[in-house]
Amino acid sequence: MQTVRKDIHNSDLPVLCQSCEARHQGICGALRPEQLQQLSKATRRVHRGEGEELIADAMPIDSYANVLRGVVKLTKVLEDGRQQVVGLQFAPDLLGRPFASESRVTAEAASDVDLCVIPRPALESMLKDSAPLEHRVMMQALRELDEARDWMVTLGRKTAAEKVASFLYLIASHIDPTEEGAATTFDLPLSRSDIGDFLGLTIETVSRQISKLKADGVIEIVSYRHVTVPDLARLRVRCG
Amino acid sequence: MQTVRKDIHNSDLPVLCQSCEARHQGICGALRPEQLQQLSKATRRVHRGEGEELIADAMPIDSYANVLRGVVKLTKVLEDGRQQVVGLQFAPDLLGRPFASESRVTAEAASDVDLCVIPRPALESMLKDSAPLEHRVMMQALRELDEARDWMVTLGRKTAAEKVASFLYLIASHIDPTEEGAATTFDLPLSRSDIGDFLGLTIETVSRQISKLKADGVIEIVSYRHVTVPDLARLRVRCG
DNA sequence: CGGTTCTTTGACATTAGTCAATACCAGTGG
DNA sequence: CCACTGGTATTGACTAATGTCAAAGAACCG
Repeated sequence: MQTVRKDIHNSDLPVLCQSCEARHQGICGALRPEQLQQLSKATRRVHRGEGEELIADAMPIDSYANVLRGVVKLTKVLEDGRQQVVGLQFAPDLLGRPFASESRVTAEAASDVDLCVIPRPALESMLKDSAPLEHRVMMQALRELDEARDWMVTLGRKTAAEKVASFLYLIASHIDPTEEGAATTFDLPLSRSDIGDFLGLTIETVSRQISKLKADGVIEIVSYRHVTVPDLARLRVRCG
Repeated sequence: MQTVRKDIHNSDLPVLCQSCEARHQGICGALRPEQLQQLSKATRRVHRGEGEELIADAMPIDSYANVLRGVVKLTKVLEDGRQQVVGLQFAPDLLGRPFASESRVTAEAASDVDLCVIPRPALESMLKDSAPLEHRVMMQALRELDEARDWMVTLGRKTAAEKVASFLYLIASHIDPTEEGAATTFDLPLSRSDIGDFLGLTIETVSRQISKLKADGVIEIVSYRHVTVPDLARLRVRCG
């Protein structure tokens, strides 16, 4: 099947899908050209600015979306307003909880994002017909579960210093998946406040730990949002 | 399909499966009788005592298992020995990470457990043939993901008192899913040390918070492992 | 019973949070 | 181009929460 797909000429594919990342590593990679054609009739690309809410907690889900560019943060809040970021999604992740009547998280654009919005009935009917598609969705769910459990260790057992190092390492390896030891430079997709909500820390503690990493030469702060890591391995050992 | 299954006489089913919880709410409920017959040829029931390791972290997975009775805890450890419980599994959950070459957690019997062990090839070949089975596995993965994210809020943003109340509430609602407000009594499946590892707290802090809940009349400690909750709603409000 | 393990409790140390002041950067309009 | 302004981030002083170490008390198991 893989070879069949490879041999198909791009012109069989919807124009918008031809250069789309979701078609390769995302869920659309599980679809045959005619299925993609069909699905693409229902989808539309949209842009959302930083801070825009994409999915509200406890609201009916009326659409899913492929993340094409940017970072989406998933958060939960306690009644008194305490907030926790429970996940980050990057291209080409599928956004939206499959097979649930309502969302259990709030999804918000952490940076400017491009999405390919898929109406709920369109995706769900295709899921019923396509076992490979459902398989990809499951593989993403399992990967997210692995990531959530990794993060539980960070939240439950690491010190503030280790938490901040772990966060920077996570972002660095997502943005720029080069080999260990190499220098990397990147923009943080989250404000200090979001980082705190991700790590279960206050903004002040995050700031202090970043300053400490800077003082120790592990990172360089080009500007608030722009960081350089001269040696990823040195950051790695700070992760606990 | 559901009605078809209901009409089948129990004698069509493997003897061991007839009274098995996994056949109803667990993954086996997705199988037709002849599939269940076939699968049951490869499975075997085993008992494991409290504290026994069921799956080792970073080891090849050679089998899956349905939890039939008891509680399994999933843990991860940092190099220096700090430990975090990242999940609990109850009957009729499927134990084992599907589609991964190695486990990413350690699974250990938190109490005495009964398992129905399924060799890896047996389950994976059946997963390939049965979309309904894969669907059930996905639904479990999604549920575990929801639970993991709920727990991230507890780990990241709740106080020690709220964490302990949340843990007791979690156990109470799993063991005895009666309505709110009712009295419940149950055995804790975890030691204080495990509870600490689940909540990201030390054993002493767990103990102090339990003592405090007892002093406030929210819970009664019959013995170390045996707890009575006179009013679940009063416990609920302590969860933050 | 008597030993072993687990749990509780207390005194103290450490970490992270809170509150408050200052510094920084980014955008706006003079 | 520069000064102003609002939001964001950093830093400092102090407080509160949780962890650490140590000892005593309960439960469990022959």
